[in-house]
Amino acid sequence: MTPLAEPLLAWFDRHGRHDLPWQHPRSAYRVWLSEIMLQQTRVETVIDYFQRFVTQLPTLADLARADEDEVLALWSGLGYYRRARFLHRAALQCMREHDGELPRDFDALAALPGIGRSTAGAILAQAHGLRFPILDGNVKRVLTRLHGIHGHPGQRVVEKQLWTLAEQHTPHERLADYTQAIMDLGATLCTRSRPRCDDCPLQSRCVAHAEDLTDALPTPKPSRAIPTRHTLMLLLRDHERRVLLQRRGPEGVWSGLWSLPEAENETDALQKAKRLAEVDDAQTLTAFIHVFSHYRLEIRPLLFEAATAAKRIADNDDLRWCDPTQIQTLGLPAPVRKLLNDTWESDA
DNA sequence: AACTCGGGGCA
DNA sequence: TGCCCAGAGTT
Repeated sequence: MTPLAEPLLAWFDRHGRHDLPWQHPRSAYRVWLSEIMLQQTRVETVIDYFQRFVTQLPTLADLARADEDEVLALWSGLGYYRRARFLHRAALQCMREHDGELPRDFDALAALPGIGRSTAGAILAQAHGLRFPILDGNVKRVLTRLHGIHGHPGQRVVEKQLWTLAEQHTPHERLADYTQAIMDLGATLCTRSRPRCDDCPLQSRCVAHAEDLTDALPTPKPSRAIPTRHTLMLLLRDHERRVLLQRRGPEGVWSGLWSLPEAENETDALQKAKRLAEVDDAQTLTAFIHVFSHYRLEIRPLLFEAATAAKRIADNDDLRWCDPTQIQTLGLPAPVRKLLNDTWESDA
């Protein structure tokens, strides 16, 4: 018995889940089916689907005989339908290559479609009491907190470390119960938000609890690359070095702030500029990127010199010719303010 | 070893 | 809408 397994199993005997449908009877077929259904899917969602499935197809041979359509119908609403096709194909493969049974050999089991390292371990431990570790979302959460491991568990180095720890904690007895116990701990106490540390049998050993890191661990998945949008900003300047500012609408980013008129492309830009002032062609300034929380904005400024001081349109609530002093008193987006400051500096 | 796939459920 | 959930397969 490992130092982790002892208190964990004692807790499991009193507070673990002992009435899940795939635990009675805990046959290899039923454990396999439950493990596949539980990939990326919550227990509460799976229970009804599991009952219906095993009622309809009670054995591996029944599954293998069924049409793929029938299997998919039983899966309907559960999502991630590739799992159902893998399940069916694996059953056929077991009939052909493994005498109609799920293999007890780890490599043969993990070679079946839809069964990876963790699922193979879960099946062998729960159905046959063999000593193999598992590493699902629950175990990752428990172990990152218990050992205070930073970094997203999806990262290779982190995951490798977690597998090593999972293997070290796995006891040599009561494998089925231990495997269920560590998942139950993650599912009922060591939850992502508001973990019930006061009831946890591992609290005294837990790094995250001692260092108040339970909210920070496991490290969340890094938000994926944000998209880049593009815009042209019209910098219209008259002979007195004033710049035309436009108030932004009530919707979207920078709502209500004073900014520069914008355009989607060169044609659009020239058209808009000519409506606003007497201009000729534009001078392209250096493009730059402004980063928001949810996207990057590439800003390409176009400088238009007004041919005369004459204005096509008068100042109003939403358009205003401003000199550098006035601009300091208005609310401008940071990148626009910087653009204007840089432009004046380089010209001065 | 990094990337893609995948759908329901919930904040 | 973004993120999480008893991960696996592909390149």
